[in-house]
Amino acid sequence: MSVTLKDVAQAARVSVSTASRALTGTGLTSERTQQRLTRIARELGYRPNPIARGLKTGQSRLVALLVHNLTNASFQVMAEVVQARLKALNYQMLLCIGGDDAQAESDTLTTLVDHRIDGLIVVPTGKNGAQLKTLAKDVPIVCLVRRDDATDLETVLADDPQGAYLGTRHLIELGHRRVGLIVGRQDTTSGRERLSGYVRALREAGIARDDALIHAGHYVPETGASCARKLLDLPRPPTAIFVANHEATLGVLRVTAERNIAIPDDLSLLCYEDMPWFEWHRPAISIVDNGARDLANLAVDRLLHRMDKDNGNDGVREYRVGARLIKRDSCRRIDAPASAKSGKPKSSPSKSSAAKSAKV
Amino acid sequence: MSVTLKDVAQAARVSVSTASRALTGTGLTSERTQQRLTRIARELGYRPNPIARGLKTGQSRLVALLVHNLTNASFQVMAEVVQARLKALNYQMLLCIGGDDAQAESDTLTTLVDHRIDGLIVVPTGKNGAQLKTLAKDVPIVCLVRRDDATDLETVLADDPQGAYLGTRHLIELGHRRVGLIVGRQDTTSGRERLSGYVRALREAGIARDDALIHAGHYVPETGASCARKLLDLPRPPTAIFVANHEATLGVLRVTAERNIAIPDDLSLLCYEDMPWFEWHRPAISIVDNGARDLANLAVDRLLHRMDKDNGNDGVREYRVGARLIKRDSCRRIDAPASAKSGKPKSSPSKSSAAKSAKV
DNA sequence: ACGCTTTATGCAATCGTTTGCATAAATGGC
DNA sequence: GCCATTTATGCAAACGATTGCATAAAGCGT
Repeated sequence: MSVTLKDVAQAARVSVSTASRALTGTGLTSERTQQRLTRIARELGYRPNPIARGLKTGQSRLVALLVHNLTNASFQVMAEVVQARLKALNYQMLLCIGGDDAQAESDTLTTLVDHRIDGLIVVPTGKNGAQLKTLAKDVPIVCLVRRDDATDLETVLADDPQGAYLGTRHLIELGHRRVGLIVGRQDTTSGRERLSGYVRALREAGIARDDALIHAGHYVPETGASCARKLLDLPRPPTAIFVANHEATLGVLRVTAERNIAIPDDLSLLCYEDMPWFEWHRPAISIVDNGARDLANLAVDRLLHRMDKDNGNDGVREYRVGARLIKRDSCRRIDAPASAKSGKPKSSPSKSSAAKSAKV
Repeated sequence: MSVTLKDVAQAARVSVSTASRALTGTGLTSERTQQRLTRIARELGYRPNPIARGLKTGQSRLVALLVHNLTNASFQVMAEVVQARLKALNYQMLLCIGGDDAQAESDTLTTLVDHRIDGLIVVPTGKNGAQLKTLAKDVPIVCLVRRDDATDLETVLADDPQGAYLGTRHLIELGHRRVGLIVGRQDTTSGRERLSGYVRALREAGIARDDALIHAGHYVPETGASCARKLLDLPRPPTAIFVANHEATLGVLRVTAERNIAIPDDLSLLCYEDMPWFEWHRPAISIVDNGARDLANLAVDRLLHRMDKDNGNDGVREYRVGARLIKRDSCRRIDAPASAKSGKPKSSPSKSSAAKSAKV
């Protein structure tokens, strides 16, 4: 059907081997035939068959990225970054969605290795350590965002302790002394690490830790809502909430809306990980950015490094990508009595009493 | 490195061919050897090499999905659906991101075909019709969401005329007679079709079309914001806005927030295509659902159909997936003077004066 | 027990590349 | 101009499966 190397060779009246060598640039070929062959190949529209090549070379030009889902904004940008980087290097990305499910992950992993992928970037569930360890012998693997403690795989992590610290410190610097924390389950690394960063910032500021202000839960909006209620129902509710559980943000926002709590006037809100709409929300939501882009890029770097020259132990097992604070409009200073500085009137509904004159 | 068919054959003291036949179930093999072989293969941990198989059979067990990006919520769910469906059939999904760019799309297409993908679902940019047409000879292709007019490819489309009609009619039924429309560029099919649905609903209701109420623009939040401003600055602004340009929603919401316009009290808002946070937003945003799930599923169905028995012309060239209205809280009836029915007091900021008692 | 049909196996070619080894051509030193 | 090198080419064997064809083994009727 399509043009094969044999066709090119015939057209050029040379053997298939010379054709191969000329076109791949491998080994000994005269300058002249090389150019001639390239020309002919182009004229004939020859495109090498990666499958045949793969059979021989054991490579597939396929790199897989295994993430939990695509609803998570971080995974989206990671997927986009990885895809873009790989494409530039003439690799194809196999995007797999594991749904944070051990079985699914396991199945996917075997299929991927069957397909002789050249490399794998995986957000591990942490439940297939043994398998990952075995596979790592056959194919370069880099873990992303989560560590699988059962393995000693190279891992690219967000700096959650630092991120949480940064965020909490920011709120403290704004004068908040009662900072609520809504954080992920404590059986996940990120959950634990973010809590630790929060605690450290508190300690540094000489603020006593108040467990009533700390709520951990699953990565779903419902959790955010229920935690927010608990926090707001406290006899002395927090003046700021740090939502360090990404998916929970929606729930928190709903509760504040329901209760007519103005942000940042009545409550400062700081979230973790960016979402496209955070910037467009009113007020624009301040966040701690976990650096999804950087994470993905670094993961690709590391993977390529390993793939390139089969580099084994480089020594480094773990990379941390710095988090950074992005200040927008959802946190305010509170040494003043409240609703003094940025006091939007919040008048009763009327069509055009704009607080800021429209300008974007 | 890994167990090959030869190994299995040797272990079983049969030839490679019998091993092959026994394991694939093709052709003539005695019940007994078949079982024996399967057992031995399992014991040895044999996994067929898709590359080698592909070389012979011309198949790769790879199906590609080419979309514009992953930030679009519809594409996300489509990707998830396609991946899930394919995985169940033991195919791997190659997810490619074309960025709505003609060159990128073209490059990706060639690489994909090089890789001998078994099928392709593509959201075409519409600028590579010729190429698509050629490729379609080699591999089954189904277009998704957009049509490429230069081809006669089987295409699965959302029913945009109907969706827009449904949405507009809903608003009209609620008593709105001035319905603003923010719609996509008129050089896209969806842009044109949504406008037509809107117009039809208006006409049916005997409402004169007012072009001042219709704004078309690019698929970005900025467009939404500027269009919203134009609409709201009208001497007689609309009482409802239908944002039929998916990405524009964010911009519209920002403007209403800036201007302190209460939804749905001051303005009804209806959007197109769902976003995960629409449900959680206060008020929850009513939408016209384009049926991304159904679209993806149908596309997979059609693709599998074609792949299965190399079915060529089935006659049908175009499938339309019905849109449906999902009523939430962002649209209200307006025969009453306004702010009579669901009147949240919108009091000046205070911590716990909830309009509704917290309950989710 | 003999031929005839059916069924099960093996042989070897094939898919489109790459690559080690042998050979042919070119180069260069004298 | 001849021999030793270097350089360019071709042959053929891989890679790991599938598959047409030939053959061996079995089943069966008489």
